[in-house]
Amino acid sequence: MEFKDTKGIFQQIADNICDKIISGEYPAGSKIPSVREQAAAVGVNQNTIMRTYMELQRENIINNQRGIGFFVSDSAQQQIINMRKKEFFDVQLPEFIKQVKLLNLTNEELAPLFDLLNENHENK
Amino acid sequence: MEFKDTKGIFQQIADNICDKIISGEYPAGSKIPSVREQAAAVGVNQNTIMRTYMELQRENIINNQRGIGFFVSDSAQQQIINMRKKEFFDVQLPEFIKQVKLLNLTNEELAPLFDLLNENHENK
DNA sequence: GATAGTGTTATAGTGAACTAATACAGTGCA
DNA sequence: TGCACTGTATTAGTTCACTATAACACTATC
Repeated sequence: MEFKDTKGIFQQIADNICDKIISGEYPAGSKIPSVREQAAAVGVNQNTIMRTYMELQRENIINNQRGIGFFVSDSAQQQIINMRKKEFFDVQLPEFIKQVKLLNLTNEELAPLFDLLNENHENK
Repeated sequence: MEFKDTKGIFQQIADNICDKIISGEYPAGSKIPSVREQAAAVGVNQNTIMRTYMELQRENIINNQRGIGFFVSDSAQQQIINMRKKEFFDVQLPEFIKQVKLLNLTNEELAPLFDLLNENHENK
């Protein structure tokens, strides 16, 4: 797995796992890879995975049983979507709007955005 | 000056200086604060400021004269705007679109965005 | 009970970013 | 020339994220 240097590695791994939970690759109640397995898979240290899992556990996205493994919580999907929505409205959207204003972008330049929104409109 | 931990300190200081250049606080040709002055002002080490200034120099935003100081380049404003536009279209816009799709947001939730775009439309 | 999987914890080490302190060198001006 | 301001460079130290390695404890299965 490749990492950006804008975020901690453990955080990027957490995001990656959350993606898989949302997509259905890791359904609610299923067991996720063990600490050792995951560490080998993404090529980092066990302690780093442990930190990732601890964090996800703190957020009620996974839960664990000592000696058995970590499991996806029932509320995981909803939990992740809520967190990401909060992040989106608190941070990303304001930041995005600020940038559009600051850069004084034309509607022509923002065409991809219009396309997205129109598409959105048609489907709802 | 307060720093987030999502970016290097030197980078955040550079962004801050760029903001001042864009806003006109530091006009083209003017002298920006000396390394020592700036270090004291934002409360970091001289070496960190030096790194910031070196980076800005590499990007042709400022230029220096040994023993005299660092000065804002003639092309600085345009340079900064170009860099930020590139960043916006290469990273921020795609990321934003991805998030809107992923979170399956309704048009109601995206109201602030519509407002912005309509406003944009009226003025151009 | 033995074994092989799991989580859990601890210690030491590395690398990078930033700090602290200091010294050296160029420029301008009295 | 001397002084006060600049940039420039060096060395040592701190902190933090991550690594390397190892040991210990729990659970399931045979």
